[in-house]
Amino acid sequence: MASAKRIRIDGEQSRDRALQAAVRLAAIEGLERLSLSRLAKAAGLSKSGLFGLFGSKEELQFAIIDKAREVFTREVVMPALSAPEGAPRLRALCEGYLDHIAFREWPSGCFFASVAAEVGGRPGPIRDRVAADQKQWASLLRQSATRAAELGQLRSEDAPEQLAFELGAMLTGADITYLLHRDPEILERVRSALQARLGEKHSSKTR
Amino acid sequence: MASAKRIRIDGEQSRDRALQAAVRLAAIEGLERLSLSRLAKAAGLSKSGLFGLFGSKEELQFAIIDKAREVFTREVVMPALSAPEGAPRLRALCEGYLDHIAFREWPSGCFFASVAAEVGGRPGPIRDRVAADQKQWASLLRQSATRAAELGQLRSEDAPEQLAFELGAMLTGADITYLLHRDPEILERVRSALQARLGEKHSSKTR
DNA sequence: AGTTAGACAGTACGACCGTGCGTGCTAAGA
DNA sequence: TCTTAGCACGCACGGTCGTACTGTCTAACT
Repeated sequence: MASAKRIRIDGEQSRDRALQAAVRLAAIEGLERLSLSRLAKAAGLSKSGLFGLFGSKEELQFAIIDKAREVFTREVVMPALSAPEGAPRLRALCEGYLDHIAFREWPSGCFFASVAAEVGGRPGPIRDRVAADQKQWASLLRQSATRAAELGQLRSEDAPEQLAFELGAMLTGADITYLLHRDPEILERVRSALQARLGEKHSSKTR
Repeated sequence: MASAKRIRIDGEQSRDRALQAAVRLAAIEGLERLSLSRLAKAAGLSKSGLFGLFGSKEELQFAIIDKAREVFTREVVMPALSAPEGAPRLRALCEGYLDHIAFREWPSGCFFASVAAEVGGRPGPIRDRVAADQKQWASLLRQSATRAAELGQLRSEDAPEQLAFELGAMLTGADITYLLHRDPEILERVRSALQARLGEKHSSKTR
């Protein structure tokens, strides 16, 4: 009864390969603008074969969001967790985000910022999912800031929740603006802001 | 030779009425996702009649951007110009932006932020136009901040260009986030930041 | 080893897309 | 007043969209 569905490894591989391409395509074209035919071509599948792997376009979109979340966690969140908690970790999260959007193989910035702008005006289950993920990211920033405050690492005039909000909004805004202008000065200005708010960057041997 | 084109006032009216609806629709659906048939229905025109007014979809998109720019100038920029130059004007610009995105009749936040996220990943003439408009807005913020610095109205540790960038990015980021969550706390946090950076708000009798 | 169900391609469908054409209508310039 | 040209329409086109159906193949389980 509980045997949800039989799965075949070749299908799982195709699914993953398709999602890999889908996240890239969706970040450029948008979640809804992405078409099955184009994605099928990019993933080396037939349109109907691809469709069968997901069942419907909406399920494909959910899977894309999950995959994007997985990528974001791996590339931004996880590396920052090795930094000491408090200000260094908050800083590492922000720096990781900047590295993420500046990464040349990732041509349209932060997936979630783009998709948030796309579906923000249209209520529905997809927007809810994106909103929940965004909330979690904001919460991560807030927790780090709060810990930093407990450790006495913040400037006296900065309330941790306010600081976390300002940094988060600045990152999103910088992502959109960088998408438009591709001007490295934008990233530098964010780093200056981090410097002013969080102090000296701890040096990392691995870079 | 120079007689570009004869224009009829009824055509001009239809054009303007269509653009009014188009800016709203495009802010929700996106510039490219917007379809002629839906817009025609919203504007009370036939699809072919609407098409004839603009010549092509791309020309319609340019016209929409121009119209959105006109609306933004009227609703955000112009009111702020009546504030004294320097910090009060910079503040008025930011407050005007916040009022703009919180306006309930305007259901998807700042048109330019949405469209920037939409077309940012796809180079082309439309993206260039949007980028130029965004640059002008950023420049306006920067000029106001610079003037504020000359008048000695900024905190000593704030360089005017850096301050202008941070406020601009924060506004854009707040717009996207507010779009997603519709949480008034977001707007309040931006106002707190303005308070901290630009000091007391000058009271306005008209409100 | 035989059975079963997912993987995948091929094809077809109805809907909607942007665009072009032909045609009355009417406001503007002569 | 007569002419002209933009306005606005209905209609039809080729293309693309998401989805459904069918059949073949093969990996996974009994």
